[in-house]
Amino acid sequence: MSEKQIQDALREIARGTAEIIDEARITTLLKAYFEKGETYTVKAGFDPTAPDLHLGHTVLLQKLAAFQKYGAHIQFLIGDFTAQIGDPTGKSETRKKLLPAQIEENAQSYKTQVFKILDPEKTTVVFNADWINPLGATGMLELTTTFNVARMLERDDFDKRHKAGISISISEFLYPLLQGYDSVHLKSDIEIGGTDQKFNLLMGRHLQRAYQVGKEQAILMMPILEGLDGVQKMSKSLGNYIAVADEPNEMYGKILSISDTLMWRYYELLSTLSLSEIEALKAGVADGSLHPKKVKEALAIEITARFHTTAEAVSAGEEFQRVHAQSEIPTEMDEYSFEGAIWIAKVLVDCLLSPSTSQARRDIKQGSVKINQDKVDDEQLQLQTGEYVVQIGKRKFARIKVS
RNA sequence: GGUGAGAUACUCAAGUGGCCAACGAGGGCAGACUGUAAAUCUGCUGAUUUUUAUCUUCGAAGGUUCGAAUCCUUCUCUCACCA
Repeated sequence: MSEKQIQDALREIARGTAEIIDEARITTLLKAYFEKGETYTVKAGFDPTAPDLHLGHTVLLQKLAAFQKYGAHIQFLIGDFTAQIGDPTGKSETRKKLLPAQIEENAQSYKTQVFKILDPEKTTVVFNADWINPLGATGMLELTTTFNVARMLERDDFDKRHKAGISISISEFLYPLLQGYDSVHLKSDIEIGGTDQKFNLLMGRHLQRAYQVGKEQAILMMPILEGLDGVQKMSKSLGNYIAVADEPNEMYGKILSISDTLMWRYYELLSTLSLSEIEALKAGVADGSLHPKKVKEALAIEITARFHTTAEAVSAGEEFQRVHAQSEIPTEMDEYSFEGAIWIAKVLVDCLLSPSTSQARRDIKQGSVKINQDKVDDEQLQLQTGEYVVQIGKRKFARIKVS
């Protein structure tokens, strides 16, 4: 009986993972849970500087939620100390220290988003500055004696940068050590992260051994979700992300704009459909019985509904159909008021549709600017009193009133 | 500490006194075609109502010159070799 439960739980936990290290230990933990009701801890770390969660994060969060169903207590770690190190690729700006108030604010923002997926009863939010700062110079020195440079350079991105002659700061060597030390302090049983985190995750095991914690964390790695471009990983800084907090219309639209190839990737990593159901969809598209756009719409509905409501997702779908398939204007858009006749380029900038007057002029020249659905030809056009809907391209709209 | 090489726009990368707001590629934006998919073709991609013009930009600050991304000086940073 319990044997089957363990197997089922393990299967759900393993679904979609890229790699699991020490699966035997996970089995042991599950066994202890089912037989004796013992809980265990699962750690996952997040960056406090970017509290905007996106779908890439939710791949991990959903996995954490799966663990919660089977006795896990989540250690939701906000890396406020390690964020100071960051990943400075040479000349990128030096990380500025976040103010405590700012960290607190970001943490709150995290919580409201995260608890859409995680069970707050089985989650503890922790900050690693709380135990790394007290380490002091002595503790830090001790930490560095547990590892050597040659092994540090085994890490793939260090290795590449080293060979390519790109500088690596000493502080960056500290990053994996500190992340690993988090696992020592928290005595984590399992840590999960993206495949790009493999080295850091393994460091947790290494350090738990070095500091004689009495256990070595199992590791579960999730594949990296590609962003909207389909090539690079989804990240806020690359701007290719779908945020958890995105409005229904925006979320729906972004999903529909991904390529057909990428759509299957999103299905595998984000959808709750079983793998065999996804295979069936693929087969349907391949033999022409299913239109790929229909399949993409279903995905957009599923994901939008997860972070909003089904009703909102459906109406986002209808709105999308209206605006894009029938080229009508959206029902809702930002509104602006102006006094007196005003130059069209100025309007575009003031409505935040365009970043600069120059760009606005170029857009007009190219014929991508429309007023009330009519193309604007005159670059010098002055808008007189009245109400208009202005747009650039197919996505940017604003309603304006000139009085 | 010494020697040598280098720092150009979002990224890579040409340019070594005027023809440079700076070749080219990628990326991005827009137009055509579509399913806001892919592929393809085209235009744009520092700012500014002086728009066949003006202003600011080539690591930073000075200097030479009628004129500098290009030459000189100092500084900052990166890489390689030597110690």
